[in-house]
Amino acid sequence: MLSIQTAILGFLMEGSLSGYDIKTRFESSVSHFFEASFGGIYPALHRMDRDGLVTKDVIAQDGRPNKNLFTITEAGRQAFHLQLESALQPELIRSDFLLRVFFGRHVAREQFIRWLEEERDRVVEKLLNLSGLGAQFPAMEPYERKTLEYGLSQYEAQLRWVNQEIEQVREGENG
Amino acid sequence: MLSIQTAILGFLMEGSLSGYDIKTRFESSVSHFFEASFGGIYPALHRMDRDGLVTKDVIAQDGRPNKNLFTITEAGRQAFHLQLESALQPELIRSDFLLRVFFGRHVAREQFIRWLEEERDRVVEKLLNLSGLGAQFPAMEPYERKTLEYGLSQYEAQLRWVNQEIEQVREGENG
DNA sequence: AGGAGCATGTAAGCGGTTACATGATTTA
DNA sequence: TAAATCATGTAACCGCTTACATGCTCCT
Repeated sequence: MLSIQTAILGFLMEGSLSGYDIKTRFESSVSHFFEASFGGIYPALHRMDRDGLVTKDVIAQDGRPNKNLFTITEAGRQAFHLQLESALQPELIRSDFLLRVFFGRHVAREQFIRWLEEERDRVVEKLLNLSGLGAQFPAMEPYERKTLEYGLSQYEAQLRWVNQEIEQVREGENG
Repeated sequence: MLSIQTAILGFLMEGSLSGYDIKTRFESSVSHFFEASFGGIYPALHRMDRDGLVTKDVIAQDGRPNKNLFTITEAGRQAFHLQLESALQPELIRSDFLLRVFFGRHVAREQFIRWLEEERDRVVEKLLNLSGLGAQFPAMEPYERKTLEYGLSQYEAQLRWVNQEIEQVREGENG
């Protein structure tokens, strides 16, 4: 499975970045299928520095902590390409929501409806975020846009499903 | 996030099961959104036994190892319901495939097509598995069927997306 | 004869996350 | 004045997975 390291190397292929910048990149592009926290990013960067995949430049700033600017090396580029040649791994999903739906008969209808509505709201929010991102950057890199469209189609299907379920369970209410 | 424990308790609500049975249940019902291995299941069952959420009966068998049959207790039922009252957590996704697509411009077109085709084959297989399961059990518990239909609609959207991409990249070949 | 199915279990490791610690600047 | 942004870092913990160990029976 591609790790946080591959993703970081990929971001650094476009130019030098700080750990903070990288976190922002994660959030505004791949977060709907690949998440990362500071606790994962900073140690990964230091490991990569130690291993010669990146170099670190300390930029002094006034009024805020020094910024560590990381730049990918030739060895880093090679490592990136090598990692992309590894075997494709199946995606990893763990859905709290679906497990609750699966065991739905064990809870009251009101509880079940609350789950559906909460999930619907979450999906709507993700959908707005993603489509907003698409509209905000008309010149988005084509491959990046492909993953965005993938996300949109997934969320749209989820929304259709959840709306249909809400309708169905509401009909059952008067029965 | 609901853990492997909640899922196991849920399965045991319907009747006593061995660790092996539970693994089979995972695979034939929730594996498209919640996976578990023996290394997770057995230790969880022993913890739950220690904590009084289940009881263990050893069934002697000839020609194969003893079977440990686990039965949920009243405390176990309470724990299950309590866990279902916890806050709904967002789903967890990590997609190796989409990260590769995202960085697609760094690989040759042939490599990219190989990824698309491999992903298409995987999705088709999952689709056949799930729809086969639906046909095989016409009397499937309604809530269980809901999660199956959710999975089908996700896979169908994925297949549409990947087929469209394959078509697009093939068109570009003669350009 | 070989593989799938039945059946259990543990140790080591992984790949992170969560929580904590710190603090100035800018925006609402 | 409160929250968000910028900026870094570590320690403890989690919840597993992977690999290993064992061995009979049934089906092909």
